Amino acid sequence: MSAPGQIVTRFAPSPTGFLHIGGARTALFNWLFARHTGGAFRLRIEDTDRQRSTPEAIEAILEGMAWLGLDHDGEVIYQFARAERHRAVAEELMRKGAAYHCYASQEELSEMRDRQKAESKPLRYDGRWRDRELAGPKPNAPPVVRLKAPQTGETIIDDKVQGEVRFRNDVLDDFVLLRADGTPTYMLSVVVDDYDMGVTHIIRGDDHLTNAARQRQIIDAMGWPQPTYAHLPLLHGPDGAKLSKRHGAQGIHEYRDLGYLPEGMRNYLLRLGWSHGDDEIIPTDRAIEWFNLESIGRSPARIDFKKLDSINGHYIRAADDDALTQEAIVVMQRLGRPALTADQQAQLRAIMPSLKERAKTVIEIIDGASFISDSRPLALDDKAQKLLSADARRRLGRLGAALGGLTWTAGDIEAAVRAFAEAEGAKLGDVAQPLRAALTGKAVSPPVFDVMATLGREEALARLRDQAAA
RNA sequence: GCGGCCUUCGUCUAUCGGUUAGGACGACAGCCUUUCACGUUGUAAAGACGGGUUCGAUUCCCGUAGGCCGCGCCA
Repeated sequence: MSAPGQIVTRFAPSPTGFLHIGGARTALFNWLFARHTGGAFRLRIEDTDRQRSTPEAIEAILEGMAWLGLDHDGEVIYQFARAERHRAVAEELMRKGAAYHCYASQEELSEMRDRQKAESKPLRYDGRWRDRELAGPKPNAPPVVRLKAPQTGETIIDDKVQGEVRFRNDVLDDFVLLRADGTPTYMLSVVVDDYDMGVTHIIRGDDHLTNAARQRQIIDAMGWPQPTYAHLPLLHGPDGAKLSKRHGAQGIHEYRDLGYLPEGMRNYLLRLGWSHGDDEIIPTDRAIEWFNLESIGRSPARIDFKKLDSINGHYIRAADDDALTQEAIVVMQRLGRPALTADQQAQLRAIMPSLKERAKTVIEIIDGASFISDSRPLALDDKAQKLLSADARRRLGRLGAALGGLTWTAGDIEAAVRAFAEAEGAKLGDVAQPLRAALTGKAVSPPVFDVMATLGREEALARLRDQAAA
């Protein structure tokens, strides 16, 4: 799986929902670091919370990763399946005298916390069962296993992003390793799995920074090597508050439905917290070449959809026409839009070059292509209505006649329309805008001559006649 | 409450003691143009506050304020 000396990173989501945008960025950074170093990027599903974990969530996470193009190495590890191993480590810790049984009840513990809060003391387990002899008779209930954490000195995390972070051991406590029902807690499972998977670099959100200290204590107790940590600042919504439903898209799947491309998402997510001088457009191969832990920023970043649009637009314009056509069709399906006929799909493909030039998202492509599937007689929006004055309609009537027997290509149509405008003593725009309105029902569209060529002679002329006056 | 982290234009960021504090998105104003978009030119826009250290601080240190994270037999 992983060669000696090889760098191993991992992404370890818990399957309690879809792949969150913040999680996606974490996954991206892990993936980039592994690809940059020629190491392995592993995926572990932290499904030890049996109540909240669902197969649907696992599926959503896998799908999200696949869409983003973040391929993982090796098999997916399911944490719950490894509970036996985690338990064995807890028992080993017991044997080493580095962990102990604690019989304190939930009520007892919450009373303890209330008291500590009232006394302005740190909220921590007070170690009442740390020395069993002093603890008195054991209650008749099954105990939890707690780590016998150091009580003096400090636990230091040398973080690649945050620098050296020190925690006084007297503010950390003897946290639970094994629950009363014998199942391992997250804190234990993570450490054991990371060790067993050979993870060398732990890149994750900085909400785990204090956990890192606790995890280090387990690692030290086991005598295992410390991984390298890099705790990423969290992502916030556009208003600076924690990302929530009212900010719109949280799940990565929503971004696909919003018309963003994986390349665009990767580029944008990368720039949220990582920089390379003044570079903004950083294709994935470049990102792999350049990525490092040193250039990760330390402050939290907000999601800015305008910037995302801008970057995505860059990748839309650069995208392959066939691929974009396919993606547009897929997104239309996902959105429940009526399916395009084979002819319409061909038309979509035909006009894609001018469509993608003016779109920032696949949604804008779809909207721009709506003239293809609109059926006669076209509904006119307000601006189109305004363009089609009585004069303009009469002019369209004359134009229709002038377009009689010509080869139906955008170039020839344009030449004919220009000649017509000149003959009318009108500016091109005075002819083209009403024409656009007649053909698309809107004042904004891809270039009219492309639209006409795409529509075909018969349909284009018919739409023109619909709006023309004698 | 206790602990930790963070703080440069509205937003994302560059700067690794000496710069007219740079770029990008967005905004605004032009140009280009059959509309829109692209492209292009220009304008406005920032070092939270207070102390130090230093010949010199956005940069190093301390404090204050604000924001965020953690403090579960959740992960």
